[in-house]
Amino acid sequence: MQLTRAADYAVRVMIHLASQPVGVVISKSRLATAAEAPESFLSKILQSLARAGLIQARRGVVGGFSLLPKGAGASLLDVVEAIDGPIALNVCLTSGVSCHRQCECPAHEAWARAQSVMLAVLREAKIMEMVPQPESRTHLNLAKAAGKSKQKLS
Amino acid sequence: MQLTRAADYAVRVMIHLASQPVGVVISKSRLATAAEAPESFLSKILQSLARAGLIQARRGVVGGFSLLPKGAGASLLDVVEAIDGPIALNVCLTSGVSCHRQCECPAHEAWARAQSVMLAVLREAKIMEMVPQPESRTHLNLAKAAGKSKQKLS
DNA sequence: CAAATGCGGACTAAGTAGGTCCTGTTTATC
DNA sequence: GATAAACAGGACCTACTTAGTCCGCATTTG
Repeated sequence: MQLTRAADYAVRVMIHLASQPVGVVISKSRLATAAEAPESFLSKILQSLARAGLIQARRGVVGGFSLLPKGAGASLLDVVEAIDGPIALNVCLTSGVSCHRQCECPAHEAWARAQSVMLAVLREAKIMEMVPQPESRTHLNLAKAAGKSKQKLS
Repeated sequence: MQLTRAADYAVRVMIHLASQPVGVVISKSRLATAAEAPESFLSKILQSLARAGLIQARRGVVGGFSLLPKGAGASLLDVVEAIDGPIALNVCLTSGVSCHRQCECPAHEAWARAQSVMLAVLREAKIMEMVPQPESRTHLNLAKAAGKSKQKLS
C-alpha cells in the first residue's frame, strides 16, 4: 500500500528538470544530489523515464538528461506509472484479471471508487505546476530574463 | 501500492458476518468457505479482527466468530487498517515521520491529497451497507441478465 | 585517443506477502 | 471427568519484491 522509493525519486527528478530552463542537460550525479537519491539507483530510474519518453538521455562527456515535451506535460501519475507500472489497489482491479466474485462482491465497487479518486488527483497534479516558482529564485528569473520573458504559471 | 490479500479476505469475512442475523456465531471453517480464503491463513486475520474489537471469538465445541457492535458500524478503512495497519501512500506521509524536504517539496501536498481522497472513500464505505439484500440482489441479477450478456467467470 | 558520461544486465541483502503447522487452551456434551 | 471440537498464537517456510550496488560496454567531446 505504498509508493516505491523509485517512484518518489523519479518525481523529484522530474520536478528538478522542470525547474530548469528548457533544453538544459543535467548529469546523473547532479540529479542524484538534487533528488537526494543514490546515484547508482538513479541509473535505473532515469532509464525508465527515458524509455517512457518523458526525458531524453545524452551520452558522452557533456552528457546528461533533459526534459522532453511529454515529460513537461506529465502528471504525477504518468511519472509513477512509468516507474512502478499501472496502479491497482486490489488484485481484483488489475486490468485483464476479472475476479469471479465481482458480480456478487459489493466491496468491488468501493475499491474501484477509492482507486479512481486517488488516480484522478494524481492525474491532475502536473509536474510543471510543482516547480517552486517564487521570486526567491532570482537566478532563474535572471536566466529567463536573459532568454525571453515567460508568463508565470497558475 | 496494493492492498494485501489478508485485508481483502478480512473485508469478505466482515461482510459475510454482517449478512447474518445479529449474534450468530460462525466457525472459522465456514468463514473460510464463505470468504474463499485458506482456513489456516484466516486464523491470523480473524485474530487481528478480534484484537481490533470488530468481532468476538468464542472457543469451545460450538465456538466461532460473531460481529461486535463496533464491527457492525465499521467502514472498509477500519477493517483494512485493523489488518494492514495505517495506510501511508508515501514514506513522507507516515505519521510520526516528518520529511525534511516537506517545506520545499511541492509533491508532498499532492501525495497527501491523493491519500486523503482515497481514505475518505474507504471511510464512507460501511460494511453494513455492503451486505447483499435478498430482494435487491435478485433484482440486480435479473437486471444484469436482461441488460447485458453474461460475463465470463474464471 | 582519453576522459566523462550514460546503458544495461547481473548480483545481492533485507524485508514482506502469503501461507502452513503444531502445540496449547477453552468449552459443550456424554 | 473424558473427549472432541473449536480458537490462540507463535514458529516456520517459500517466493517475491524492494532498494540498491557493481561492472564491463557504448557513445560523445576535446
